[in-house]
Amino acid sequence: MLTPKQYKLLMFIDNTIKETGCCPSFEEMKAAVGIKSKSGIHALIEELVEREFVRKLPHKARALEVLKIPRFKPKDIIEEEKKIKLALQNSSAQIPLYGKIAAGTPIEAIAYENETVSVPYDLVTRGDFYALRIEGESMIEAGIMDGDLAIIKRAETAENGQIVVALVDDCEATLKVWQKKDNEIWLKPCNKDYQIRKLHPSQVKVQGILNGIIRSYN
Amino acid sequence: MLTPKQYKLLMFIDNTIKETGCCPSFEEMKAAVGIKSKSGIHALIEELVEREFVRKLPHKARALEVLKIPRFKPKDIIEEEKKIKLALQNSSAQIPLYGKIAAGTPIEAIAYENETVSVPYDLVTRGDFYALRIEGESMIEAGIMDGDLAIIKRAETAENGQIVVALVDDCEATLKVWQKKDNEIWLKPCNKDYQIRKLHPSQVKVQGILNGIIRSYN
DNA sequence: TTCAAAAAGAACTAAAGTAGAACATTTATA
DNA sequence: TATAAATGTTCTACTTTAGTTCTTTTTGAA
Repeated sequence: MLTPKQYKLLMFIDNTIKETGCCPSFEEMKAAVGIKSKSGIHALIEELVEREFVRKLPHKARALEVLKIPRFKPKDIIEEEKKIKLALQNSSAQIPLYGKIAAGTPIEAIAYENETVSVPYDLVTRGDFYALRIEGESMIEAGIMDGDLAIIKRAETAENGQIVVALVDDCEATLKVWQKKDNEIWLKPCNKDYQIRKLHPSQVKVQGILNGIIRSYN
Repeated sequence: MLTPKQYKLLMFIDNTIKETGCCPSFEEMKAAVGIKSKSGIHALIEELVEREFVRKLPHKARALEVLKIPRFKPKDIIEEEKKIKLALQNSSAQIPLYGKIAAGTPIEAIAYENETVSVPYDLVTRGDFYALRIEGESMIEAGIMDGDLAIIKRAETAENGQIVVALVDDCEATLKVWQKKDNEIWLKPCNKDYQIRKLHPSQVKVQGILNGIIRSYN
């Protein structure tokens, strides 16, 4: 069994080699493991060599080879990973803000390029997400208000009843409830004052599915 | 296993062979790696040969063979890890979740003690915040739905028109629009089916002002 | 408090990288 | 095939980066 430091160092070496193709130097390892002196790294590596987790090419610099990874992680590492998981849940992610989208009459979408917004991480796990600013009132009965931030998951298909970003005739993007009826697509607003749009499937493309709403009263 | 220069050269050789079909000369390698002398290239190649990454056909010019290149992690895993790192950096704020609050009939508030929720940091700058889970439909016309997470900023007073957490008769907490009329406080729901409550100022205390909504469709 | 293990730091040794020139070999072609 | 041009090898000298070894300091557990 390795000590937490040994394990951490071993994983760092393995990771660095797999990511960059070359072996890290002692200086780099210092930073990664959180040790201030090279001699500490030296000692750790000697341990790893003795236990045959790594091999040193003699009289070479930056010449370590990882031979194996232990099956069991030290307790401290497990603890740490749990903490990271928790922190991840309590953290936010950056997703691009692509502009405004009509919840009423369709307006510009995919307008701004480099803006991003931060959203709680657990709203955007697994998948590719972006945000749109809601404009208009057509989805008001679904609790989606003018000015809300819609978190959209990129998708090309949708299930009936899902709220989607739909591109109509390759030019207007709109947020509506998706419903496939026979050979028609219905885009249903959530506001009595708006009409359902009934379109031929060839006219409509799904660009994403509504995954969340963030509103700020600031 | 490799030093950065060795790796760079190896990749250059490998790429050149794959692209042009023939091995680059030392002069070309010089330019690619950023070295002014051929002897440096020679030394690098000797190292690569020793580590069995390339093979030299003896007595041939431009006759190197790449035997192996370091194997990498799949790109999507690297992407995922980057995402996690970013997410950890953009970690959001923790605020206590104090329980459910009626947006209909008032229910328990200030119930749970140690639960917290995470919210995007910019929703909770300046001030003391807590969260409540919305229950009921009384604020539905304000886009506040059953199950939404309400981000509340602690406050003792409110302006007319603000949505507040109001404590009535020291026992029921409720989320309503605050309106002071003459010598009465009006707590206005946002739902035609609910009545405005008109109360004497001594009966009502402001406990906070609605600052944001987070909804997840997960 | 005491002791051992871990870490820090300094001083040192070794390897990697750089450069230029002279020399050797291979390749193209006159 | 003779020869020049292209290519590769070896050597020296030097700078920078990397790794080792030792002593001192800190830390943490008995």
